[in-house]
Amino acid sequence: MSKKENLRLSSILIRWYEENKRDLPWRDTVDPYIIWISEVILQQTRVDQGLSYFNRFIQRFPAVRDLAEAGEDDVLKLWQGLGYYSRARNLQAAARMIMDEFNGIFPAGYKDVLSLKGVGEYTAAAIVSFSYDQPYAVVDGNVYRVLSRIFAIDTPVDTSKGKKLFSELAQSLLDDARPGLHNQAIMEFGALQCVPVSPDCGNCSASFMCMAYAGRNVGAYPVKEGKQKIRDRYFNYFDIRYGEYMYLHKRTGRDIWQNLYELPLLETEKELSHDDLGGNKGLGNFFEKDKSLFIKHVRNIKHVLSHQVIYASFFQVEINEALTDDKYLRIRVEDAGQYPVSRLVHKYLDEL
DNA sequence: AAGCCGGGGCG
DNA sequence: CGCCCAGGCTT
Repeated sequence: MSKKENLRLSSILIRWYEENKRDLPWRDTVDPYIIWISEVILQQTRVDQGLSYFNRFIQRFPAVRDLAEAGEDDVLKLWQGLGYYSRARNLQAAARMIMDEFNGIFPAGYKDVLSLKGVGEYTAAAIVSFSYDQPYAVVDGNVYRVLSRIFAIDTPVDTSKGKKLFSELAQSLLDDARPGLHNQAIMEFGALQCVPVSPDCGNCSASFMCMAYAGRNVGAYPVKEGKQKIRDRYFNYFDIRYGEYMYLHKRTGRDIWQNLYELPLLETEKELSHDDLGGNKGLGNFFEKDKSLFIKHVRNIKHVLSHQVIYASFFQVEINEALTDDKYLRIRVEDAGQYPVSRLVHKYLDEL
């Protein structure tokens, strides 16, 4: 493709963008901090889902220093329900990097931005192109979809070969005179016009040059290779009540929901049978054997993640002397809402 | 290169 | 129920 042809595609996308773009708060600024927050929130997340989180986040942490100086629980609490919580933890780690290594000034060089924790090639390109109009092409899910269709590329996007191919293609198509606008345009075009399922190609200003449309197989793109395996897990949560108190536990280790809180948990290989509930396989993990306890099964919740299905059972247990194990945090029941928790635990707490 | 990390919306 | 989404980190 000639440079002239490349610019033709870019100008078509930009023209479409100027007529169809949504009015979004992070488009009113070139402040790299604001752009950064919005981009991280939007990783693997739809605008509709992330918008209210963005507004609350910026209100609570208007500048890098506010985020760097906050407690992690506060940051996670604001992130609660959005998923992929490493984004929130990395966001704060990066804010502290900016304070310590960049004198509190958001870096402007692509390499420096890329060095920030939680910032990969996509996000770095987005930040420097939107904030400083530097010529780095973004490659996200939208770009894969738009380019694979227009050029009918059947190289799987989820391979290193595909990533390389698409990032080189995207870079060659970039309008160096207005990279920020170009990047916004191609992503918005993917989000609104060149949508994943049943795009309205009859009403598309780029369909005349779309090779997938010409081949009548737009739905076949983008090609993806892998589908991930899904694991079943069985979580037994114990809502242990001691008067006006209940207990929480902070998740650590390399697993889901790192640094979020939850009820005391017993994970089992299979569904916990009624017979095993009181014994060593069940409550014996929390209390002395043969202790007589009042246990009530409250509810079951099936919680689906992208890579796991969690079958959760919730039990309430009344005790009359405090738990001694200090890995459990004793809190007032009424304060439970102050702690960052997963959607699953929130579903339970919310309906008490 | 492959696996892991959330949650919601859609047909 | 399966698929997708303004990806990045770890191994």
